[in-house]
Amino acid sequence: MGKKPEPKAERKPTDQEDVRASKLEELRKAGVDVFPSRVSRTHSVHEAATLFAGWSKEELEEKNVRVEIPGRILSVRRMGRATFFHLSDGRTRLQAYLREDVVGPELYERFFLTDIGDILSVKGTLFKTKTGELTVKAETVAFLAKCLHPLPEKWHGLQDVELRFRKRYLDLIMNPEVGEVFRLRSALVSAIRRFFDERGFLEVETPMMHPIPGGALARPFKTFHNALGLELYLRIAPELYLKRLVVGGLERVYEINRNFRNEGLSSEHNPEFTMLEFYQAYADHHDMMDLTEELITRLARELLGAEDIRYGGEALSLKRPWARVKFLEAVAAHSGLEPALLKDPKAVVRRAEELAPEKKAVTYGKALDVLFDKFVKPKLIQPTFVLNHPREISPLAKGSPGKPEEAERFELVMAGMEIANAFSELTDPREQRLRFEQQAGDRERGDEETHVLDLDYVTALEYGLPPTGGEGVGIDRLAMLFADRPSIREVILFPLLRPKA
RNA sequence: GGGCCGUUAGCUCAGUGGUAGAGCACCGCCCUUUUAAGGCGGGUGUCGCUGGUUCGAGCCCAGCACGGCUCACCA
Repeated sequence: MGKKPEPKAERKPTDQEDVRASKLEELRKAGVDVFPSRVSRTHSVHEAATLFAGWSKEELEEKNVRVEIPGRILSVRRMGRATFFHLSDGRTRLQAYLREDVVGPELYERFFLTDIGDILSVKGTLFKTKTGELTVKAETVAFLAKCLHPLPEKWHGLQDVELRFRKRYLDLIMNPEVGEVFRLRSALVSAIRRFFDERGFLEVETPMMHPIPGGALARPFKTFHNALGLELYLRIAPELYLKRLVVGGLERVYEINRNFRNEGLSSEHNPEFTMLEFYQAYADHHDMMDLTEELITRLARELLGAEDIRYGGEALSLKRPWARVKFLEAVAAHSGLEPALLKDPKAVVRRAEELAPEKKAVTYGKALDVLFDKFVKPKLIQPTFVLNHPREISPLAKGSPGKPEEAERFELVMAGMEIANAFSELTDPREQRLRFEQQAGDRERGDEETHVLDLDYVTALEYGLPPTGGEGVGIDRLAMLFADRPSIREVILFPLLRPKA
């Protein structure tokens, strides 16, 4: 049922597009280079607006500040022989003032061959209007680019969610807060890199195309390499490659890049998403918890200047230490199941099937996970480490000493979302092989989401993986938290959409 | 995949079975410190698509497409 992309029939221009095209033609006939390649400027709109915002009317007059500023026209107010308009660099607006007696009748008339959306450069001096608004008094204006389509409405901006994602550039032009979200996301990633670089972690890049998809429980995307005749999978996690590097002596590594999971979409899921994974030799999951607290509190201090995060009207306090609850105890507290019953695999599976028959939680561990997702996770608003998941659903994690059914693992939950997942890595190659084989058994029983036996990885373990703590952090979700956005698509520039028919 | 809601002008949206609407944008005219500038004049449309009911459908019905929210899967 695959759909082939078909060339779209070109849409007939609207009246407004015709008007713009003919203005462009007129400018060309007049010998104006509407799309020049070189441009000089003294400030961006944002720079000028922030630099001179505090200057008084008198100071500006006295200092005679000359500027040359490029920007996109967002509004025009013509009053006969004088015109005000606003220029934007997508972040900030700056007013410009054009007078016929200053620029001359020819250029003044030519200005009206511009449209809202065109990119212009304004050269002149700064002043403040009667109402105190910083404004460039233009001596000349130069065309930098023509906008051949009308922009969305100036007051409401672009609201249509589908259009906002498909034409993200329009979203950015019309809705400055969108740019702020992505500036924040970029700052977040930079700060994460600084954090790990400072601690002696090496940033690495491991394959995105895997012969065996591993390191997570998820359905992969398939692809094919022609020359090798090789079926490959887009990676669902970098985990197994990163741990091979630790075997090789790169004791601290991290990677920030895309994972691909062939699953449905939701406000918390995009099929390609960005994951931070890091591994530290001679550390365990307790060290990972400390590092995680440190990382996220520092990010909040640096990016938000705060000890808490406001998300969806709730205050998430980052005051350390964060709550730590045991997985089983959390399930017991919220699921309404007697603690005694929780130890009984049959009772748990029965309960999970009653509550979520569609999940097919046939094993003890999976059933517990169902109960956790349904009853516990949504209630964990404050940052909470959930500890010691069932070993059965943690095939890459070390077992807890003396507790055969638990793993040395934690998930960090904030605002009801899983933000991070970490464990003391399983380092015993024989044990790892057994866990893989057990997964293969589940697979034969019809469970699609199992780890595939990766013999090459087991071989790597056989050379000796030192005790290692490892963790994955969902960058998109972290960005949602920091930018206070309710949907993952608000923090991904181009979220996956069905191609337009 | 299920449920709910939506799709009308470039954009944001009204629209009650009987001539297709508003604001912004656009076009013409006036206006030299305006700022959602203002004043006068102009509607620019395949009402998502295909059928049906009806004398008559943007409106009622069916199917389809696309989107949003939500549930399910997943991190």
